[in-house]
Amino acid sequence: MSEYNTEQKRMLWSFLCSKSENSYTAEELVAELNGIYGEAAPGKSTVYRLLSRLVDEGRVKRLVKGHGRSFVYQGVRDEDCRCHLHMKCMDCGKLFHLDGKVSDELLARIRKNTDFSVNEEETVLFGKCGSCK
Amino acid sequence: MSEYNTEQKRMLWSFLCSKSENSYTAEELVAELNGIYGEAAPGKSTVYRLLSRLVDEGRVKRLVKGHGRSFVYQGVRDEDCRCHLHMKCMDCGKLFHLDGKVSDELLARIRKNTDFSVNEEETVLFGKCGSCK
DNA sequence: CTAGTTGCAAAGAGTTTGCATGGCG
DNA sequence: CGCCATGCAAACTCTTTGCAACTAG
Repeated sequence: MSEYNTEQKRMLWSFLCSKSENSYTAEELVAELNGIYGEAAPGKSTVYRLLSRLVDEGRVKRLVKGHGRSFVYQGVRDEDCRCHLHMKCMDCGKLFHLDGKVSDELLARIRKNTDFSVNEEETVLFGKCGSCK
Repeated sequence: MSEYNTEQKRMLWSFLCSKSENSYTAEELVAELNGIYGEAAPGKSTVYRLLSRLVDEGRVKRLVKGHGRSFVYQGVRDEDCRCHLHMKCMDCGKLFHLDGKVSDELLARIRKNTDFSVNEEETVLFGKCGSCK
């Protein structure tokens, strides 16, 4: 029932943590880990399996890549990140954090004007970041 | 260069318009059209081709299905819909329109507090609607 | 006529799964 | 030891493409 603490799990999580400002496809993660750990790196299916678990646990964000049919994954190191909105630049792909206070205000505004309750974890605002404009 | 006005195009668009409060997978659209028009209904690849065009033109929204690997498509009848935010209920799947004024205010708020500019067309807020709570 | 459009079936990309082997606790 | 995790390759799903036949203008 309880999970094992495998080498592969540690490798993936430590990579995602160390690069938490970037997002990667599953393939890219396999390649990156291979570059670092060589033989010992987790295989493709293991990466997919670990990723879905991390996504379920909220420790990784799974975002649609471009307008496309695949996903990119991004580590969410910080506990706090799970309760404020994020913005993803459609040009450079970076994920930005919306300040907690602003985020709260926006959500409050929506709550006040509709009967819809927005899920911060699932929602990502798309657009263009300052340096890409 | 200019587009032809084919029967298949009309069938698909008229269906999406008449059901603009619901979203459908490509397969579902094929099946629905088949139910209505039988033999004359567009085939799968045509539906995909027409959909991508409609999405590009902004007349249809392409949304990720659930947490999943496929898409659902939803007609956007109204011109106005292209310049305000939408909210999708993760339970019933319905798409809701955020009032234009509230939408503008939210976007203004973000603009004021960050250097990120949100794209209304691409962004969908996920959460739970009033009747699903 | 002739360029845009269609349908079919085959190819493709990305992800998931079955099963035997290996490793954590 | 027992159960969970891994790796491989095969299976799958959804979407895209090539190509010959077809149709709108």
